[in-house]
Amino acid sequence: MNIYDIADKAGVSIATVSRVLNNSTNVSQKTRQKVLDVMETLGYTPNAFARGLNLNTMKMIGVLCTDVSDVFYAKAVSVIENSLRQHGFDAILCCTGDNIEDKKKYMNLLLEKRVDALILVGSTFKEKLDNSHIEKIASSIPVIIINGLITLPNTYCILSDEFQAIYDNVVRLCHKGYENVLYLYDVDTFSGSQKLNGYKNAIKDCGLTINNDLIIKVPKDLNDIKEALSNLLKKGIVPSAVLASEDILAIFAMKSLTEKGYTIPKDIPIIGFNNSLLAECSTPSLTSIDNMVGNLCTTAVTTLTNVFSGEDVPHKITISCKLVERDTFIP
Amino acid sequence: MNIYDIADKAGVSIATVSRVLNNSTNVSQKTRQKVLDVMETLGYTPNAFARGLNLNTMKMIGVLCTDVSDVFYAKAVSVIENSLRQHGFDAILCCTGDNIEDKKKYMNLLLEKRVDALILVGSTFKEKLDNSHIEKIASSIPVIIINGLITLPNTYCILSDEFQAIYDNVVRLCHKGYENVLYLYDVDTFSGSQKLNGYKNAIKDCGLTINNDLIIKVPKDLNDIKEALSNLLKKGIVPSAVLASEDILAIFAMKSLTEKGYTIPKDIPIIGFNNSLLAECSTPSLTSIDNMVGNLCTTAVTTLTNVFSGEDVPHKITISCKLVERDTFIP
DNA sequence: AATTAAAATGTAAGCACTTACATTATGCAG
DNA sequence: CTGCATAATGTAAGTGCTTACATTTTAATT
Repeated sequence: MNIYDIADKAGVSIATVSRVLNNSTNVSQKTRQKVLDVMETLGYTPNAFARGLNLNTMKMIGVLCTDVSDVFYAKAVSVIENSLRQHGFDAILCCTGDNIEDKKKYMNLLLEKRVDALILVGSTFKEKLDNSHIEKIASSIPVIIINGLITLPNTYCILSDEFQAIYDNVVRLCHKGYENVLYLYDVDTFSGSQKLNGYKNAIKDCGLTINNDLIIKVPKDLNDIKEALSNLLKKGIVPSAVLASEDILAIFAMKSLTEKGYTIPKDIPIIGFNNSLLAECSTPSLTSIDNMVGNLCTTAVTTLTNVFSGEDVPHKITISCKLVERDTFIP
Repeated sequence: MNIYDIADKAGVSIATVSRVLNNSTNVSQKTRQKVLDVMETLGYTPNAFARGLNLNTMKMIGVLCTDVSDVFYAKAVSVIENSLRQHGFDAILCCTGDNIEDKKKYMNLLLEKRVDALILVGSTFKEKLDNSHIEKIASSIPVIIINGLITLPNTYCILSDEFQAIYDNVVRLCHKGYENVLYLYDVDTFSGSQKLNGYKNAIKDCGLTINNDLIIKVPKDLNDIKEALSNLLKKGIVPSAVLASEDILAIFAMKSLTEKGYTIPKDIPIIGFNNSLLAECSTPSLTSIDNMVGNLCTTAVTTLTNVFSGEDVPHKITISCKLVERDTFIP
């Protein structure tokens, strides 16, 4: 069933039907109602492909992330999807995994589907690999990057100030006398390196020297973390505090340390990152740095709609994190 | 840029270009390469809307769930998206929230976008409201329902046997002497009622009587759960074990009970549901019933592709759950 | 070289809309 | 009752692709 059928039954031309469909003003109330009635009784649904072909948009946005089953991405995607919907857009979800070639491939696929824009959540790209490919994409549609930094035309970055957040908290710990702060992280994304730099700079600025044994890269796996901590302790190094780039790492570290006989936070305070549900669930509940995902993501969508409406939009917006105090560290 | 431009530069007709685009066999290797080269140098991307208009599909599937930021849905959506992609489909994500009217509205929106099918994850619909609307949708595209039950043409249900899982574990607890099993749940979805029935039937089959004080409906909120448990204890009722319809409820219950001075699992064993990351993270780690989301979701996608390829597909597939033993209950 | 089947390519008619432009209807002033 | 601006409607030309059918080319066979 198409616009012709409706036009027939309603005794009007297809142009009029189309006008009704598009809420055009130049239709008399009477015919509009007549057309709507016919649509209703015939159960007509306009064909989005034909509209897309004409209007060159189907109001869809590609949303790329590494893995939605991860709490952080899940939250981000949730907020993005909701905000987009409020603006009349649908979200095509695309979980790319870590592989860069896959990411490129999926971006191209989305481009072929003629999405109106791309939102990248937490790109793990290295600058060099990024630019050429993103540049090509950004030449046809706007690209919004959440927690990633790329400086190119038609590219907009929404960042949480993770560097500062880690920096501030490491400094705070140092000033309170916790000088052997263990830093746990798992990936070398842009965001990951920001945090790591925050840690390193803080240590330096506190007049301490960086101890590479206290910077541990581990996968998000309880056993791996146990082992890493065992090795550390075997070396005779006992961290005076733990800071992790993600809640899950902090929690697994806490479990491991508790097992080793340490009491959290009395012996070793711990701070996580992301302020996820995990932080609230753990025992003792985890003090965590909130990276304001919600804020980040709504800002991303607002930015996008502003770009669409031709407004002048800053190419980089930074949002502060904030510490959420729970039981594993009370400042 | 379109197919005509490519045809021009390559010195062939648009039909040939189209054939190259569709990997049609009837093109000589020489011209195919020539066309591909032109596409490459001109940076041509075929227009998905035009293809959609012709082929009446854009290979997109609507995926509806209540809220992706919830760990269970996040996992489900993740697996679904991945499986779909492996079969060449994109997923349009749609988080509906709890409201039924919203769900209907969003389904219609997806239908207007001409998705090839709908996958509903954990519908919260009541039968009566469901049928008429779903029936209309299923009359034009297949509808796959994960953990929901609807018997209609062109509708396929993939269920985890939650009834049995709860039943078995309650029976097991009873046989071990834990006769006052507290059951915590939060929503009255289909899945929710299955579990509740499992609990009730098990109690009855163990020759006990159902104590309504031991069936508590609470939101996923630590304070609410604390309060609910306080009230229970005030009545002088101490549960001998706790079973929850979701890990998070179990964990919050554990926190509350620990606070009240009970030791888990020595005094009160606890079993969660979903076997989410939360279960692994809690202290003590939570024994949880795994509802096999991954399995459920890949089966859903396989079912869908089978439907597309015209195979005869069962309208209901049930998958067993399994208990994952951790520290809060060792059978 | 003529014949012919198969392979390669081209032509043109959809697919279901939007919209610029043309035409007709309406209502109001003179 | 005519004239005319304005509102309402219609006509037709895109939008970029697919594909049935027609035509041409190729190569194998006689």
